[in-house]
Amino acid sequence: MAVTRFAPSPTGYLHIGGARTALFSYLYAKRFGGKFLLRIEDTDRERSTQEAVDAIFEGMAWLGLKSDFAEIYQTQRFDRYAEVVKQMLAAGTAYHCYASKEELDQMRAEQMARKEKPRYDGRWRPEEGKVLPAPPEGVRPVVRFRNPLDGQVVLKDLIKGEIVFDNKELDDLIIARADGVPTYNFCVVVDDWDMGITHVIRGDDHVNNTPRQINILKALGTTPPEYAHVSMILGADGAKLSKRHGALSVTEYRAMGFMPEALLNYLVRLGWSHGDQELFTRQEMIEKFDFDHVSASPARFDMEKAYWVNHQYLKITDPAVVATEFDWHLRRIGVDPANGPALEPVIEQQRERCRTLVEMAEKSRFFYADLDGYNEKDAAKHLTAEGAVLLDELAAALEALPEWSAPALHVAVNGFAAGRGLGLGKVAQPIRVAVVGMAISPPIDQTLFLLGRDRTLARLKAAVAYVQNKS
RNA sequence: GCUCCUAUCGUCUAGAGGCCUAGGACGGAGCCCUCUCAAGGCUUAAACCCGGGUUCGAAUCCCGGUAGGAGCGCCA
Repeated sequence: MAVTRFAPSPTGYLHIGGARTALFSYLYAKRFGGKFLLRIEDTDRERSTQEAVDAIFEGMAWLGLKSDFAEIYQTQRFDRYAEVVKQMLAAGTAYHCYASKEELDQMRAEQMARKEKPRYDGRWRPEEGKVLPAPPEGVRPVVRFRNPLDGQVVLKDLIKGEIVFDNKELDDLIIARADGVPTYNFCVVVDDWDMGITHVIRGDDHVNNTPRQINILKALGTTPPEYAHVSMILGADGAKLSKRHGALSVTEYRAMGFMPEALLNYLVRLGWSHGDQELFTRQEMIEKFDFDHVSASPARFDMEKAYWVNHQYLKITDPAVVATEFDWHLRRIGVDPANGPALEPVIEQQRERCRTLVEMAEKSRFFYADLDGYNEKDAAKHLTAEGAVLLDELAAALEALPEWSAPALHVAVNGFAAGRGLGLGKVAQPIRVAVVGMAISPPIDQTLFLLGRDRTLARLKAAVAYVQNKS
């Protein structure tokens, strides 16, 4: 039984690296029939916002990464943290420190000047036979963890392997601020302990925190969980992901036209592999995910590959499922999905030529809204005098069609071209420009069928008029 | 500065000492197919960071460089 958690701090949107960490946590829990929970680390009241909380929920919901429990907020657990601090103080595994911020800043500056690693020097740490200074008047102390002085902490990381830290390198970190608010490293430990987290899966920027957390857990008399530190995701240029690279928040990927499952698939393959397999259903991800095949090195986000994966999903996903997102995108560009053909058949026709839903929405706009003029180049090439003659005759032929179906249109248009000794392209291209506005669309029979008789005929006639007016 | 991490085609990766003449995928190039755009099919270029060991044998193990990254808060 595995219990994992995703524990973001609500200081911004759900970014792509966080989403991958959440995914790995989710998959690992599900793989062993365990539980996955979402915990909001909002102890920093200054920087935490409700908007960020909402953005995280929105991103998680869109990706379908559901928590098995109600979300937990650290700010609601202050009583519990205070209780544990009290216990530790009583047990002597924590102590009060009266050093001021200025004092500490100065200490660190001096250490840096001496080219030492800046760390707390233990001036208020009680030791056998040591005489502590008298607590200064009116100063509220912080609480520090009494980290062991000697020995080592051995972290057996599921991804990075064994990492050994000397306790000498670790200082006595603050677990409760002067105002009594507990700090991150402490809350995490208490929470993971209380919630029975068996596997802590998080970004590798936390590796250096881990030995301290393990020491606290040991001081509390409990066994530390397993740890898996996931490397970060880099931008295409190898630098840290930033606004410059375009996409950070999961929501932005939705806006770019990604299917949630596709983004998940791209993300799971970024740093993890299962032989040569590229595409995984969610069920396969759950069944196959393991830390043995998670790479310890950082990976770059490759937009091209992400688009490819998305395209594969558009092609294989049930159109009814795609329709939900497609609908969202059409509305987003001001197109009313009700004012035209059903979405599913349009998706079936468009999906092999669209890598994103944005592209699909734009290329399908003509089905639902009036033409906004013709593409200049395409019109110049295909809406010529000869083209107009063809379109005029064709309109008459189509008007007489007893049945408006793709096969009937296929026979009609092909027959029309053959009857004039023309290749299909000679006829299809002018039709395209006339009804689509440009020379790109699904096969002409399907295009006309989906567009419908009335719109088709009206647009063919409008194109003829356009040519006549031009001359 | 100190501690820790990382290193295979441009990118994501396979690789657990001989199966490696280093495989797959994206992207690139070329060809085929074709009513447009695509999709599809075939072909192709492209990598083990460097130097030492260990071993009969190293992309794989060890050490040292180099290069990237993370951390060193009364932030998370």
